[in-house]
Amino acid sequence: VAYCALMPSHHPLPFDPIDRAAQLWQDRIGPAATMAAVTNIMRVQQILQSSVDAALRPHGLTFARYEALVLLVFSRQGSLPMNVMGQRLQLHPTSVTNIVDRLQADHLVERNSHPSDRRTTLVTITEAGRQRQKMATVALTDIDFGLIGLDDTQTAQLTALLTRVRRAAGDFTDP
Amino acid sequence: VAYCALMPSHHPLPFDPIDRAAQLWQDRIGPAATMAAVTNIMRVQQILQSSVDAALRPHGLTFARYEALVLLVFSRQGSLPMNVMGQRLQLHPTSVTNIVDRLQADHLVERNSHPSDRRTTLVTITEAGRQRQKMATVALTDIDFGLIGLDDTQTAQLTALLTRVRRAAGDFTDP
DNA sequence: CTGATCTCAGTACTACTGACATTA
DNA sequence: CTAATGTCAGTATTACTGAGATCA
Repeated sequence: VAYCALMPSHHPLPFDPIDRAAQLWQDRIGPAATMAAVTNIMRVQQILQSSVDAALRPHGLTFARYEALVLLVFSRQGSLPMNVMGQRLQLHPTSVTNIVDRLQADHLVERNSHPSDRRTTLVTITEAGRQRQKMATVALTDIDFGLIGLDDTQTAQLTALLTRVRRAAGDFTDP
Repeated sequence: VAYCALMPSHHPLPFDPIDRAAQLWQDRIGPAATMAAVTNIMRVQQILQSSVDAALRPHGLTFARYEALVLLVFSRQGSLPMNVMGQRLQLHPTSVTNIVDRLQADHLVERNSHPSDRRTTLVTITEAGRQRQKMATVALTDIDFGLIGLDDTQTAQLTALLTRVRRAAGDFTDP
């Protein structure tokens, strides 16, 4: 039932709709390579999001909330300021507020005051939050995060190509 | 101003947050290659969606509605049943209803009755819809669909890798 | 009767804008 | 005073569930 979106047993088309659209695009409009790549990213993201969210749903998490928990687990003190979380997770400030609200309602994180800067709010993961993150990580690794069909080399190639795009887009500044 | 999300001049981190998370993951949890690839797809999709939507906003379209218009333009009669649109665009039936509602409100498509099957609704693109699609396509090709940093070979590699994932996920069945 | 097609009501989640209070 | 931080209210978009009407 969780595979509903992952494996569309409904009506799996006997051809690749993206490839067909690219061919028509090439014939009628022009070079279609970029459009094909972008459409592929959009569709694969949708597939992964469905798989990941389905695996996390029994644990009461979404992928966005899961990423927030992982970030906190990886931090030294188990706590980070709201704005730092927004920078790392590339989230809008109001989205950070929203996600932390939901995690806090589930007692997975707490809001604490910053010792020196009274503007900032420190988000601290609770013991329950650490447990939940562990359980969710097992669920995700069990399904390989929904990413199937690639061997280790291909997975690394995919990461390298996408990292190149993010660097060009100014997602981060590296050496 | 449209580059707000594309070029986060706010606080571009001096390191790659995804790569750093992958290193910590490798140290504390285990193999991180798959997680890094999935996180990259999620983030790149977010970047592309922002760029594409910003380019389409002046034309009153979202990427989802734009894809629907392109699909209709490519069809022989300029019209398709709702369910076929859902299959091709991988959309939930209610999402098709939603998107067609908005396109119809803008007079870009019309709803017609099917000649032989009175259950199905035919969606037909209007002349205004064809014009709008042309304008939007120019806007999107001008920004290369937001995809930057890759040469032709790398773009093709990316498409090939993602197509492999979609095939494995049952997105389509090939010969 | 079974199943396909489409619609509607309502929910959930996230992104975003604009405004605001607090504080460095 | 200027800028940073976080919150709130409200809007937009899409995905989804569940129910229902119509029709092959």
